[in-house]
Amino acid sequence: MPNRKAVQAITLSVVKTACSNCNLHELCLPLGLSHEEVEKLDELVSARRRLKRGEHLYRAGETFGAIYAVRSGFFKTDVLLEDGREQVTGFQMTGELLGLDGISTETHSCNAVALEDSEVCAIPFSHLEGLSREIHTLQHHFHKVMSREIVRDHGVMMLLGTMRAEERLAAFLLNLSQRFTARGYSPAEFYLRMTREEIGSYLGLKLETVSRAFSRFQEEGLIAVQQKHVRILDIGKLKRLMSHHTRD
Amino acid sequence: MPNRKAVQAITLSVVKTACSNCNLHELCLPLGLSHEEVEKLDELVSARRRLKRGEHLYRAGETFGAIYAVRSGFFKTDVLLEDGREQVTGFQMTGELLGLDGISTETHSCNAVALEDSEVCAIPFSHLEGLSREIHTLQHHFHKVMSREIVRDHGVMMLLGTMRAEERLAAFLLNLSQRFTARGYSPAEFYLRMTREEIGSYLGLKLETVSRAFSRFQEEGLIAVQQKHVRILDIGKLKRLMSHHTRD
DNA sequence: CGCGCTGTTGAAACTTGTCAAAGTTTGTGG
DNA sequence: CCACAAACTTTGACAAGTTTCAACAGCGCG
Repeated sequence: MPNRKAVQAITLSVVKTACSNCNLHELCLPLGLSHEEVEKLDELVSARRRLKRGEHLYRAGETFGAIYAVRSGFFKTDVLLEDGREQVTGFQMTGELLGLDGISTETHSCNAVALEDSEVCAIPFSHLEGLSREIHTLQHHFHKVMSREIVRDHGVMMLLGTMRAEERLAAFLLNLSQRFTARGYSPAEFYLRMTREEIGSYLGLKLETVSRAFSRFQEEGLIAVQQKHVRILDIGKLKRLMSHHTRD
Repeated sequence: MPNRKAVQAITLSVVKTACSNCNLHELCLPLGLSHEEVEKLDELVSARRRLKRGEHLYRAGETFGAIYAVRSGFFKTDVLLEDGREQVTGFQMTGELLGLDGISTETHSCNAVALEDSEVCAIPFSHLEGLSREIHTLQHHFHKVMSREIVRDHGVMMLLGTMRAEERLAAFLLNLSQRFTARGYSPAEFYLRMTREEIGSYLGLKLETVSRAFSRFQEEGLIAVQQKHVRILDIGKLKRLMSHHTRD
Protein backbone atom coordinates (compact mmCIF):
# COMPACT_ATOMS: atom_id res chain seq x y z
CA MET A 1 0.00 0.00 0.00
CA PRO A 2 2.41 2.63 -1.10
CA ASN A 3 -0.35 5.14 -1.65
CA ARG A 4 -1.48 5.11 1.93
CA LYS A 5 1.96 6.03 3.11
CA ALA A 6 2.33 8.86 0.66
CA VAL A 7 -0.96 10.36 1.76
CA GLN A 8 0.07 10.19 5.38
CA ALA A 9 3.32 11.91 4.73
CA ILE A 10 1.55 14.73 2.96
CA THR A 11 -1.01 15.04 5.71
CA LEU A 12 1.66 15.22 8.34
CA SER A 13 3.59 17.87 6.55
CA VAL A 14 0.43 19.91 6.22
CA VAL A 15 -0.57 19.54 9.83
CA LYS A 16 2.88 20.32 11.11
CA THR A 17 2.67 24.07 10.93
CA ALA A 18 4.96 25.09 13.76
CA CYS A 19 5.37 28.80 14.31
CA SER A 20 9.03 28.16 14.96
CA ASN A 21 9.48 27.34 11.29
CA CYS A 22 7.18 29.99 10.00
CA ASN A 23 8.69 32.78 8.03
CA LEU A 24 6.08 35.18 9.32
CA HIS A 25 7.88 35.20 12.60
CA GLU A 26 8.57 38.88 12.75
CA LEU A 27 5.28 39.89 11.29
CA CYS A 28 2.76 38.10 13.39
CA LEU A 29 4.66 37.09 16.48
CA PRO A 30 6.50 38.91 19.20
CA LEU A 31 10.23 38.94 19.01
CA GLY A 32 12.59 37.81 21.70
CA LEU A 33 10.79 34.72 22.89
CA SER A 34 12.74 31.96 24.51
CA HIS A 35 12.93 28.57 22.88
CA GLU A 36 10.36 27.12 25.29
CA GLU A 37 8.02 29.98 24.69
CA VAL A 38 8.14 29.49 20.96
CA GLU A 39 7.36 25.83 21.52
CA LYS A 40 4.28 26.75 23.48
CA LEU A 41 3.27 29.02 20.67
CA ASP A 42 3.54 26.17 18.24
CA GLU A 43 0.78 24.40 20.11
CA LEU A 44 -1.31 27.51 19.91
CA VAL A 45 -1.77 27.39 16.19
CA SER A 46 -4.21 24.58 15.92
CA ALA A 47 -4.77 24.32 12.24
CA ARG A 48 -4.01 25.74 8.91
CA ARG A 49 -6.66 26.30 6.38
CA ARG A 50 -6.45 26.73 2.64
CA LEU A 51 -8.92 28.87 0.78
CA LYS A 52 -9.54 29.25 -2.90
CA ARG A 53 -10.15 32.59 -4.49
CA GLY A 54 -13.60 33.84 -3.61
CA GLU A 55 -14.02 31.61 -0.59
CA HIS A 56 -15.08 33.03 2.75
CA LEU A 57 -12.81 32.56 5.74
CA TYR A 58 -15.72 33.59 7.93
CA ARG A 59 -18.96 35.47 7.58
CA ALA A 60 -20.64 38.17 9.62
CA GLY A 61 -22.85 36.53 12.20
CA GLU A 62 -20.81 33.38 12.63
CA THR A 63 -19.62 32.52 16.09
CA PHE A 64 -16.15 33.77 16.80
CA GLY A 65 -13.60 31.27 18.01
CA ALA A 66 -10.25 32.06 16.53
CA ILE A 67 -8.25 34.78 14.93
CA TYR A 68 -6.33 34.06 11.77
CA ALA A 69 -2.86 34.89 10.57
CA VAL A 70 -2.48 35.13 6.81
CA ARG A 71 0.30 32.78 5.78
CA SER A 72 0.00 33.46 2.12
CA GLY A 73 -2.51 35.10 -0.17
CA PHE A 74 -4.71 38.13 0.04
CA PHE A 75 -8.00 38.91 1.75
CA LYS A 76 -10.62 41.59 2.04
CA THR A 77 -13.00 42.21 4.90
CA ASP A 78 -16.33 43.87 4.35
CA VAL A 79 -19.41 44.95 6.21
CA LEU A 80 -22.92 44.83 4.79
CA LEU A 81 -25.82 47.10 5.64
CA GLU A 82 -29.38 45.74 5.61
CA ASP A 83 -30.17 47.78 2.52
CA GLY A 84 -27.43 46.08 0.58
CA ARG A 85 -24.75 48.72 0.84
CA GLU A 86 -21.31 47.30 1.28
CA GLN A 87 -18.12 48.74 2.62
CA VAL A 88 -14.75 47.08 2.33
CA THR A 89 -13.07 47.75 5.66
CA GLY A 90 -9.65 46.44 4.82
CA PHE A 91 -7.31 44.32 2.74
CA GLN A 92 -5.05 41.84 4.50
CA MET A 93 -1.86 40.35 3.19
CA THR A 94 0.74 37.86 4.35
CA GLY A 95 1.57 38.19 8.02
CA GLU A 96 -1.48 40.24 8.91
CA LEU A 97 -4.26 39.20 11.26
CA LEU A 98 -7.94 38.66 10.61
CA GLY A 99 -10.86 38.33 12.98
CA LEU A 100 -10.11 40.83 15.74
CA ASP A 101 -13.57 42.31 15.25
CA GLY A 102 -15.15 39.10 16.53
CA ILE A 103 -13.80 39.30 20.05
CA SER A 104 -16.19 41.98 21.23
CA THR A 105 -19.45 40.11 20.76
CA GLU A 106 -18.10 36.62 20.19
CA THR A 107 -19.63 36.90 16.76
CA HIS A 108 -17.85 37.99 13.61
CA SER A 109 -19.04 41.40 12.57
CA CYS A 110 -17.71 41.32 9.03
CA ASN A 111 -16.99 38.94 6.17
CA ALA A 112 -13.49 37.83 5.28
CA VAL A 113 -12.99 36.71 1.68
CA ALA A 114 -9.90 35.39 -0.03
CA LEU A 115 -9.07 37.45 -3.10
CA GLU A 116 -6.65 34.81 -4.31
CA ASP A 117 -5.84 31.26 -3.26
CA SER A 118 -4.63 31.68 0.29
CA GLU A 119 -3.61 29.96 3.45
CA VAL A 120 -4.17 30.97 7.06
CA CYS A 121 -3.23 29.77 10.53
CA ALA A 122 -6.13 29.58 12.94
CA ILE A 123 -5.32 30.72 16.46
CA PRO A 124 -8.04 29.71 18.92
CA PHE A 125 -8.69 32.83 20.89
CA SER A 126 -9.06 31.26 24.33
CA HIS A 127 -5.66 29.61 23.87
CA LEU A 128 -4.19 32.93 22.92
CA GLU A 129 -5.59 34.53 26.05
CA GLY A 130 -4.32 31.67 28.16
CA LEU A 131 -0.86 31.82 26.75
CA SER A 132 -0.64 35.58 26.99
CA ARG A 133 -1.24 35.25 30.70
CA GLU A 134 1.97 33.24 30.81
CA ILE A 135 4.09 35.08 28.33
CA HIS A 136 4.21 38.83 28.95
CA THR A 137 5.82 39.52 25.61
CA LEU A 138 3.02 37.78 23.80
CA GLN A 139 0.40 39.63 25.78
CA HIS A 140 1.97 42.97 25.09
CA HIS A 141 2.51 42.19 21.44
CA PHE A 142 -1.11 41.22 21.03
CA HIS A 143 -2.27 44.44 22.64
CA LYS A 144 -0.06 46.36 20.29
CA VAL A 145 -1.50 44.55 17.32
CA MET A 146 -5.05 45.39 18.36
CA SER A 147 -4.09 48.98 19.02
CA ARG A 148 -2.39 49.22 15.64
CA GLU A 149 -5.62 48.14 14.06
CA ILE A 150 -7.41 51.00 15.79
CA VAL A 151 -4.81 53.47 14.60
CA ARG A 152 -5.06 52.08 11.09
CA ASP A 153 -8.81 52.55 11.16
CA HIS A 154 -8.34 56.17 12.20
CA GLY A 155 -6.18 56.60 9.13
CA VAL A 156 -8.95 55.25 6.95
CA MET A 157 -11.44 57.55 8.64
CA MET A 158 -9.14 60.46 7.88
CA LEU A 159 -8.94 59.35 4.28
CA LEU A 160 -12.70 58.97 3.93
CA GLY A 161 -13.48 62.11 5.83
CA THR A 162 -11.08 64.65 4.43
CA MET A 163 -9.57 63.52 1.15
CA ARG A 164 -10.76 63.87 -2.39
CA ALA A 165 -10.82 61.01 -4.86
CA GLU A 166 -7.30 61.30 -6.23
CA GLU A 167 -5.79 61.78 -2.81
CA ARG A 168 -7.55 58.68 -1.58
CA LEU A 169 -6.23 56.61 -4.43
CA ALA A 170 -2.73 57.98 -3.96
CA ALA A 171 -2.87 57.13 -0.26
CA PHE A 172 -4.10 53.67 -1.12
CA LEU A 173 -1.31 52.99 -3.60
CA LEU A 174 1.35 54.32 -1.28
CA ASN A 175 0.04 52.16 1.52
CA LEU A 176 0.14 49.05 -0.65
CA SER A 177 3.60 49.94 -1.87
CA GLN A 178 4.83 50.29 1.67
CA ARG A 179 3.33 46.99 2.74
CA PHE A 180 4.75 45.13 -0.24
CA THR A 181 8.13 46.63 0.48
CA ALA A 182 7.97 45.44 4.07
CA ARG A 183 7.48 41.93 2.69
CA GLY A 184 10.45 42.13 0.41
CA TYR A 185 8.61 42.85 -2.80
CA SER A 186 9.13 45.74 -5.14
CA PRO A 187 7.85 49.03 -3.78
CA ALA A 188 7.10 50.26 -7.27
CA GLU A 189 5.51 47.38 -9.08
CA PHE A 190 2.72 45.06 -8.03
CA TYR A 191 -0.49 43.34 -8.98
CA LEU A 192 -3.71 44.49 -7.43
CA ARG A 193 -5.69 41.57 -6.15
CA MET A 194 -8.93 43.47 -5.96
CA THR A 195 -11.29 44.93 -8.54
CA ARG A 196 -11.91 48.62 -9.12
CA GLU A 197 -15.20 48.19 -7.38
CA GLU A 198 -13.54 46.80 -4.26
CA ILE A 199 -11.00 49.59 -4.26
CA GLY A 200 -13.86 52.02 -4.65
CA SER A 201 -15.78 50.49 -1.81
CA TYR A 202 -12.76 50.72 0.44
CA LEU A 203 -12.11 54.33 -0.55
CA GLY A 204 -15.73 55.43 -0.46
CA LEU A 205 -15.84 56.01 -4.21
CA LYS A 206 -17.65 54.56 -7.19
CA LEU A 207 -15.68 52.26 -9.42
CA GLU A 208 -15.88 54.74 -12.29
CA THR A 209 -14.26 57.38 -10.14
CA VAL A 210 -11.47 54.99 -9.26
CA SER A 211 -10.96 54.15 -12.89
CA ARG A 212 -10.81 57.80 -13.86
CA ALA A 213 -8.31 58.54 -11.13
CA PHE A 214 -6.10 55.71 -12.40
CA SER A 215 -6.31 57.13 -15.91
CA ARG A 216 -5.49 60.59 -14.67
CA PHE A 217 -2.44 59.35 -12.77
CA GLN A 218 -1.32 57.59 -15.89
CA GLU A 219 -1.77 60.68 -18.09
CA GLU A 220 0.30 62.67 -15.65
CA GLY A 221 3.07 60.11 -15.60
CA LEU A 222 2.67 59.18 -11.96
CA ILE A 223 2.01 55.54 -12.61
CA ALA A 224 1.66 52.99 -15.38
CA VAL A 225 -1.45 50.87 -15.06
CA GLN A 226 -2.62 48.01 -17.13
CA GLN A 227 -5.59 46.36 -15.57
CA LYS A 228 -4.40 44.97 -12.27
CA HIS A 229 -0.75 45.62 -12.88
CA VAL A 230 0.54 48.85 -11.39
CA ARG A 231 3.93 50.44 -11.68
CA ILE A 232 4.64 53.57 -9.68
CA LEU A 233 6.76 55.95 -11.72
CA ASP A 234 6.95 58.99 -9.49
CA ILE A 235 6.46 58.17 -5.86
CA GLY A 236 7.40 61.69 -4.81
CA LYS A 237 4.66 63.33 -6.81
CA LEU A 238 2.22 60.76 -5.53
CA LYS A 239 3.10 61.71 -1.98
CA ARG A 240 2.91 65.40 -2.70
CA LEU A 241 -0.52 64.93 -4.17
CA MET A 242 -1.77 64.18 -0.69
CA SER A 243 -0.56 67.23 1.15
CA HIS A 244 -1.76 70.05 -1.05
CA HIS A 245 -5.44 70.37 -1.79
CA THR A 246 -8.19 71.09 0.61
CA ARG A 247 -11.66 69.74 0.55
CA ASP A 248 -14.49 68.83 2.82
CA MET B 1 -5.24 74.14 63.24
CA PRO B 2 -8.73 73.26 62.17
CA ASN B 3 -8.04 74.28 58.59
CA ARG B 4 -5.32 71.76 58.10
CA LYS B 5 -7.61 68.98 59.10
CA ALA B 6 -10.37 70.09 56.80
CA VAL B 7 -8.02 70.23 53.87
CA GLN B 8 -6.77 66.76 54.59
CA ALA B 9 -10.24 65.37 54.71
CA ILE B 10 -11.06 66.87 51.37
CA THR B 11 -7.85 65.62 49.84
CA LEU B 12 -8.50 62.14 51.08
CA SER B 13 -11.99 62.05 49.70
CA VAL B 14 -10.68 63.18 46.35
CA VAL B 15 -7.82 60.72 46.27
CA LYS B 16 -9.96 57.84 47.38
CA THR B 17 -11.38 56.94 44.01
CA ALA B 18 -11.94 53.24 44.46
CA CYS B 19 -13.44 51.39 41.53
CA SER B 20 -15.57 49.52 44.03
CA ASN B 21 -17.52 52.68 44.71
CA CYS B 22 -17.53 53.89 41.16
CA ASN B 23 -20.86 54.02 39.44
CA LEU B 24 -19.22 53.25 36.14
CA HIS B 25 -18.85 49.70 37.26
CA GLU B 26 -20.81 48.12 34.50
CA LEU B 27 -19.52 50.39 31.83
CA CYS B 28 -15.79 50.24 32.21
CA LEU B 29 -15.18 47.16 34.29
CA PRO B 30 -15.87 43.49 33.91
CA LEU B 31 -18.76 42.08 35.82
CA GLY B 32 -18.62 39.18 38.21
CA LEU B 33 -15.37 39.95 39.98
CA SER B 34 -14.81 38.65 43.47
CA HIS B 35 -14.42 41.06 46.33
CA GLU B 36 -10.65 40.60 46.39
CA GLU B 37 -10.41 41.14 42.68
CA VAL B 38 -12.26 44.41 42.91
CA GLU B 39 -9.88 45.49 45.64
CA LYS B 40 -6.95 44.81 43.39
CA LEU B 41 -8.61 46.86 40.73
CA ASP B 42 -8.92 49.75 43.13
CA GLU B 43 -5.16 49.89 43.30
CA LEU B 44 -4.99 49.92 39.55
CA VAL B 45 -6.56 53.30 39.13
CA SER B 46 -3.71 55.48 40.20
CA ALA B 47 -5.13 58.92 39.88
CA ARG B 48 -8.05 60.94 38.85
CA ARG B 49 -7.66 64.01 36.82
CA ARG B 50 -10.00 66.92 36.33
CA LEU B 51 -10.05 68.84 33.09
CA LYS B 52 -11.71 72.08 32.21
CA ARG B 53 -13.47 72.58 28.94
CA GLY B 54 -10.99 72.90 26.14
CA GLU B 55 -8.15 71.25 28.00
CA HIS B 56 -6.18 68.41 26.43
CA LEU B 57 -6.08 65.08 28.22
CA TYR B 58 -3.21 64.12 25.95
CA ARG B 59 -1.79 65.16 22.62
CA ALA B 60 -0.59 63.26 19.60
CA GLY B 61 3.09 62.54 20.00
CA GLU B 62 3.13 62.36 23.77
CA THR B 63 4.44 59.21 25.37
CA PHE B 64 1.73 56.74 26.18
CA GLY B 65 1.53 55.48 29.71
CA ALA B 66 -2.05 55.05 30.72
CA ILE B 67 -5.51 54.66 29.37
CA TYR B 68 -8.30 56.76 30.77
CA ALA B 69 -11.84 56.03 31.81
CA VAL B 70 -14.21 58.97 31.57
CA ARG B 71 -15.83 59.42 34.94
CA SER B 72 -17.85 62.44 33.97
CA GLY B 73 -17.89 64.88 31.13
CA PHE B 74 -17.42 64.65 27.40
CA PHE B 75 -14.40 64.34 25.12
CA LYS B 76 -13.45 64.32 21.50
CA THR B 77 -10.42 62.71 19.90
CA ASP B 78 -8.95 64.03 16.70
CA VAL B 79 -6.14 63.41 14.28
CA LEU B 80 -4.26 66.12 12.43
CA LEU B 81 -2.61 65.86 9.04
CA GLU B 82 0.57 67.83 8.30
CA ASP B 83 -1.31 70.10 5.93
CA GLY B 84 -3.67 71.14 8.69
CA ARG B 85 -6.61 68.94 7.88
CA GLU B 86 -8.31 67.59 10.95
CA GLN B 87 -10.58 64.64 11.51
CA VAL B 88 -12.53 64.03 14.67
CA THR B 89 -12.27 60.28 15.21
CA GLY B 90 -14.69 59.97 18.07
CA PHE B 91 -16.65 61.44 20.95
CA GLN B 92 -16.35 59.82 24.37
CA MET B 93 -18.76 60.07 27.22
CA THR B 94 -19.04 58.80 30.78
CA GLY B 95 -17.84 55.25 31.17
CA GLU B 96 -15.97 55.11 27.90
CA LEU B 97 -12.24 54.65 27.47
CA LEU B 98 -9.65 56.91 25.94
CA GLY B 99 -6.11 56.25 24.84
CA LEU B 100 -6.24 52.78 23.31
CA ASP B 101 -4.56 54.16 20.20
CA GLY B 102 -1.39 54.80 22.17
CA ILE B 103 -0.59 51.18 22.94
CA SER B 104 0.66 50.32 19.49
CA THR B 105 3.61 52.70 19.31
CA GLU B 106 3.77 53.75 22.94
CA THR B 107 2.99 57.21 21.68
CA HIS B 108 -0.44 58.77 21.49
CA SER B 109 -1.56 59.04 17.90
CA CYS B 110 -4.39 61.49 18.43
CA ASN B 111 -5.44 64.39 20.64
CA ALA B 112 -8.02 64.03 23.37
CA VAL B 113 -9.82 67.22 24.35
CA ALA B 114 -12.47 67.80 27.00
CA LEU B 115 -15.58 69.36 25.48
CA GLU B 116 -16.91 70.23 28.92
CA ASP B 117 -15.48 70.15 32.43
CA SER B 118 -14.65 66.50 32.93
CA GLU B 119 -13.01 63.97 35.15
CA VAL B 120 -11.11 60.83 34.21
CA CYS B 121 -9.46 57.90 35.96
CA ALA B 122 -5.96 57.16 34.76
CA ILE B 123 -5.18 53.47 34.45
CA PRO B 124 -1.44 52.87 34.04
CA PHE B 125 -1.22 50.46 31.19
CA SER B 126 1.52 48.23 32.55
CA HIS B 127 -0.53 47.72 35.71
CA LEU B 128 -3.52 46.82 33.61
CA GLU B 129 -1.50 44.24 31.73
CA GLY B 130 -0.13 42.85 34.97
CA LEU B 131 -3.49 42.55 36.56
CA SER B 132 -5.10 41.02 33.53
CA ARG B 133 -2.56 38.25 33.74
CA GLU B 134 -4.02 37.45 37.14
CA ILE B 135 -7.67 38.07 36.52
CA HIS B 136 -9.01 36.26 33.46
CA THR B 137 -12.24 38.18 33.49
CA LEU B 138 -10.41 41.47 33.38
CA GLN B 139 -8.20 40.28 30.56
CA HIS B 140 -11.12 39.10 28.50
CA HIS B 141 -13.11 42.21 29.20
CA PHE B 142 -10.26 44.40 28.10
CA HIS B 143 -9.89 42.47 24.87
CA LYS B 144 -13.58 42.90 24.24
CA VAL B 145 -13.32 46.61 24.81
CA MET B 146 -10.50 46.94 22.29
CA SER B 147 -12.36 44.82 19.81
CA ARG B 148 -15.49 46.87 20.29
CA GLU B 149 -13.48 49.93 19.39
CA ILE B 150 -12.46 48.27 16.13
CA VAL B 151 -16.05 47.39 15.34
CA ARG B 152 -17.12 50.92 16.14
CA ASP B 153 -14.51 52.27 13.77
CA HIS B 154 -15.84 50.00 11.04
CA GLY B 155 -19.23 51.55 11.60
CA VAL B 156 -17.78 55.00 11.13
CA MET B 157 -16.01 53.85 7.98
CA MET B 158 -19.33 52.58 6.68
CA LEU B 159 -20.91 55.90 7.49
CA LEU B 160 -18.17 57.90 5.81
CA GLY B 161 -17.89 55.59 2.86
CA THR B 162 -21.48 54.93 1.88
CA MET B 163 -23.85 57.45 3.41
CA ARG B 164 -25.00 60.83 2.23
CA ALA B 165 -25.06 63.88 4.46
CA GLU B 166 -28.51 63.45 5.98
CA GLU B 167 -28.00 59.78 6.60
CA ARG B 168 -24.76 60.50 8.38
CA LEU B 169 -26.38 63.03 10.65
CA ALA B 170 -29.28 60.68 11.35
CA ALA B 171 -26.87 57.90 12.24
CA PHE B 172 -24.97 60.28 14.47
CA LEU B 173 -28.06 61.42 16.36
CA LEU B 174 -29.34 57.88 16.77
CA ASN B 175 -26.00 56.79 18.09
CA LEU B 176 -25.93 59.60 20.65
CA SER B 177 -29.49 58.88 21.63
CA GLN B 178 -28.67 55.25 22.22
CA ARG B 179 -25.62 56.06 24.30
CA PHE B 180 -27.46 58.60 26.41
CA THR B 181 -30.20 56.05 26.97
CA ALA B 182 -27.67 53.48 28.15
CA ARG B 183 -26.59 56.01 30.76
CA GLY B 184 -30.06 56.61 32.03
CA TYR B 185 -30.72 59.85 30.21
CA SER B 186 -33.56 60.65 27.89
CA PRO B 187 -33.26 58.98 24.49
CA ALA B 188 -35.08 61.83 22.85
CA GLU B 189 -33.67 65.00 24.33
CA PHE B 190 -30.08 66.04 24.90
CA TYR B 191 -27.51 68.75 24.62
CA LEU B 192 -24.78 68.43 22.07
CA ARG B 193 -21.42 69.15 23.57
CA MET B 194 -19.72 69.73 20.25
CA THR B 195 -19.93 72.42 17.62
CA ARG B 196 -21.33 71.99 14.13
CA GLU B 197 -17.80 72.05 12.88
CA GLU B 198 -16.79 69.17 15.12
CA ILE B 199 -19.85 67.18 14.10
CA GLY B 200 -18.95 67.92 10.51
CA SER B 201 -15.38 66.84 10.97
CA TYR B 202 -16.52 63.58 12.52
CA LEU B 203 -19.03 62.97 9.74
CA GLY B 204 -16.77 64.06 6.91
CA LEU B 205 -18.91 67.09 6.11
CA LYS B 206 -18.57 70.85 6.20
CA LEU B 207 -20.25 72.65 9.04
CA GLU B 208 -22.64 74.36 6.64
CA THR B 209 -23.81 70.99 5.39
CA VAL B 210 -24.41 69.84 8.94
CA SER B 211 -26.34 72.99 9.69
CA ARG B 212 -28.49 72.54 6.59
CA ALA B 213 -29.21 68.93 7.47
CA PHE B 214 -30.33 69.98 10.94
CA SER B 215 -32.62 72.59 9.43
CA ARG B 216 -34.01 70.07 6.99
CA PHE B 217 -34.74 67.56 9.76
CA GLN B 218 -36.49 70.30 11.65
CA GLU B 219 -38.60 71.33 8.65
CA GLU B 220 -39.68 67.75 8.20
CA GLY B 221 -40.62 67.37 11.83
CA LEU B 222 -38.01 64.76 12.64
CA ILE B 223 -36.35 66.77 15.35
CA ALA B 224 -36.50 70.10 17.15
CA VAL B 225 -33.16 71.82 17.33
CA GLN B 226 -32.19 74.99 19.00
CA GLN B 227 -28.48 75.46 18.91
CA LYS B 228 -27.04 72.65 20.95
CA HIS B 229 -30.32 71.41 22.30
CA VAL B 230 -31.84 68.54 20.32
CA ARG B 231 -35.16 66.83 20.74
CA ILE B 232 -35.93 63.82 18.60
CA LEU B 233 -39.56 63.89 17.55
CA ASP B 234 -39.78 60.93 15.19
CA ILE B 235 -37.15 58.34 15.87
CA GLY B 236 -38.77 55.90 13.45
CA LYS B 237 -38.49 58.23 10.48
CA LEU B 238 -34.94 59.00 11.48
CA LYS B 239 -34.10 55.32 11.37
CA ARG B 240 -35.86 54.79 8.09
CA LEU B 241 -33.92 57.67 6.59
CA MET B 242 -30.84 55.50 6.81
CA SER B 243 -32.03 52.41 5.00
CA HIS B 244 -33.45 53.83 1.81
CA HIS B 245 -31.26 55.90 -0.45
CA THR B 246 -28.23 54.77 -2.34
CA ARG B 247 -25.13 56.74 -3.05
CA ASP B 248 -21.42 56.40 -3.46
C1' DC C 1 -14.19 31.10 -29.26
C1' DG C 2 -17.68 33.52 -27.27
C1' DC C 3 -19.78 35.10 -23.12
C1' DG C 4 -19.49 37.51 -18.98
C1' DC C 5 -17.06 40.08 -15.90
C1' DT C 6 -14.14 43.99 -15.41
C1' DG C 7 -12.55 48.26 -16.82
C1' DT C 8 -12.77 52.73 -19.48
C1' DT C 9 -14.80 56.89 -21.07
C1' DG C 10 -18.40 60.52 -21.93
C1' DA C 11 -22.27 63.61 -20.74
C1' DA C 12 -25.69 65.04 -17.57
C1' DA C 13 -27.54 65.29 -12.86
C1' DC C 14 -26.98 65.76 -8.19
C1' DT C 15 -24.74 66.48 -3.80
C1' DT C 16 -21.72 68.87 -1.24
C1' DG C 17 -18.30 72.46 -0.81
C1' DT C 18 -17.11 77.38 -1.15
C1' DC C 19 -17.76 82.07 -0.31
C1' DA C 20 -20.29 85.64 1.72
C1' DA C 21 -23.34 87.97 4.80
C1' DA C 22 -26.18 88.31 8.62
C1' DG C 23 -28.10 86.50 12.93
C1' DT C 24 -27.43 84.35 17.47
C1' DT C 25 -25.26 82.94 21.59
C1' DT C 26 -21.65 82.91 24.91
C1' DG C 27 -18.11 84.60 27.61
C1' DT C 28 -15.51 88.40 29.47
C1' DG C 29 -14.28 92.60 31.41
C1' DG C 30 -15.79 96.84 32.91
C1' DC D 1 -25.31 93.27 35.35
C1' DC D 2 -24.57 95.16 31.03
C1' DA D 3 -22.02 95.73 26.78
C1' DC D 4 -19.20 94.17 23.49
C1' DA D 5 -16.36 91.01 21.10
C1' DA D 6 -15.57 86.52 19.66
C1' DA D 7 -17.25 82.29 18.44
C1' DC D 8 -20.76 79.74 16.49
C1' DT D 9 -24.82 79.07 13.45
C1' DT D 10 -27.86 79.82 9.68
C1' DT D 11 -28.95 80.78 4.98
C1' DG D 12 -28.26 81.90 0.05
C1' DA D 13 -26.04 81.64 -4.46
C1' DC D 14 -22.76 79.59 -7.07
C1' DA D 15 -18.89 76.30 -8.16
C1' DA D 16 -16.72 72.01 -8.03
C1' DG D 17 -16.42 67.16 -7.49
C1' DT D 18 -18.55 62.81 -7.66
C1' DT D 19 -22.16 59.86 -9.00
C1' DT D 20 -25.30 58.15 -12.38
C1' DC D 21 -26.43 56.30 -16.68
C1' DA D 22 -24.96 54.51 -20.82
C1' DA D 23 -22.12 52.63 -24.28
C1' DC D 24 -18.24 50.17 -25.49
C1' DA D 25 -13.66 47.78 -25.16
C1' DG D 26 -10.73 44.14 -23.38
C1' DC D 27 -9.43 40.21 -20.95
C1' DG D 28 -9.98 35.77 -19.03
C1' DC D 29 -12.41 31.72 -18.18
C1' DG D 30 -14.89 27.90 -19.32
